[in-house]
Amino acid sequence: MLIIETNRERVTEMRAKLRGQKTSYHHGDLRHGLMEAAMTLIDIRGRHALTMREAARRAGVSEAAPYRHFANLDELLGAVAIEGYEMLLADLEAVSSMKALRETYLAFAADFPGRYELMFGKLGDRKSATRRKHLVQELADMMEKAGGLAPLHGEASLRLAGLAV
Amino acid sequence: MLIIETNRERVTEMRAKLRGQKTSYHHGDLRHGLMEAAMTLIDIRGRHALTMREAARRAGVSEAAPYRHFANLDELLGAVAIEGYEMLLADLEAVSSMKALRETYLAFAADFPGRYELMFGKLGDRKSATRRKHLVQELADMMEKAGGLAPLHGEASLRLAGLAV
DNA sequence: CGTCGATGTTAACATCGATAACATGCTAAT
DNA sequence: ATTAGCATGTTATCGATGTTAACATCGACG
Repeated sequence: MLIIETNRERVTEMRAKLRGQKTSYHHGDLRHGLMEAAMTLIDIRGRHALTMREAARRAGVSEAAPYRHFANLDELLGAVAIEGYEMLLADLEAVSSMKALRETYLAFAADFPGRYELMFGKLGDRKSATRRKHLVQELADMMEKAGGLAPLHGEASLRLAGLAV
Repeated sequence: MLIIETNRERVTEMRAKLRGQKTSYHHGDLRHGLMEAAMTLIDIRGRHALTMREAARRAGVSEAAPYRHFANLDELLGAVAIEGYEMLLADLEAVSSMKALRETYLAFAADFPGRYELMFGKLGDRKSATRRKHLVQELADMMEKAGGLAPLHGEASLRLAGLAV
């Protein structure tokens, strides 16, 4: 009995060591871990590359663990989208001229295409919807002096789709 | 032997009858059948609702049959996107005033959100890429006198995402 | 009439989202 | 300090999907 318990512990340790992770049963801050993994995947390999299971693997937990923090994939996507708006708003707050606003906006879309696509695509997650609309409103207000959000978004969107003319 | 053959035929007939399909082994024009099924799915239940298997079921063939006509799902999506551009261009050719152009464009996006999303989203299919760019160029030319494609696309895109301000 | 290529079918594999049942360990009341 | 309970992880499982391979059928062309 004791021996079995001990072996179980050692197996856990070994497996954790092989993955270069810490040895504790609990992750510590899995929600953040998952979001970082999700953002990395989206930024590097695109939105379609984000799967719940891959995010879990990258965070070093079992493939079902994420469901303790996000009800489903849509909710994770929603959280990443929110994070994206905050990043973009922060970028924009650092500049002021109309030209700089436009350039910063387009640069964000070009640098984080997957995230941008996510932010402005249809999103299943109802939980983040109101927060999202609020952030977009902030964005629209900020871009008022740069010709408005819609034209700029159209430009960014066409570029990302490889359809800019 | 003969009996077995005969039974096999009768089973095929019965199953076909149950599905209200014709009895022939070959479909006739599966490529079109698949595209119609795909468009229906995309228009009614959104882009994510289109799966190769569901399109096959709706076309009344086995779930692997589509691969005789489309190398993969991306290629089917690409074909639907092309069809969408042609529809939109046809709509736009029927009007001429700047106001009507804008309204027709936005109405198309509102009426066929899934298809619109598909047309202007990132598409994996390389085969349709050049054709696609060409059609978008036509579109852009046509919208030149209505303020340009990008602003209008931005507006349509934000509306579809439920983010219009 | 026979064969060959286009088109369908069945069966299989790997992966995914999601859930249920079970395990572990932090925390707070005693 | 002990321990009960809740938050968080794990394993096992289900049904669906994309895709491929191997086999079947049919129509067109010699």
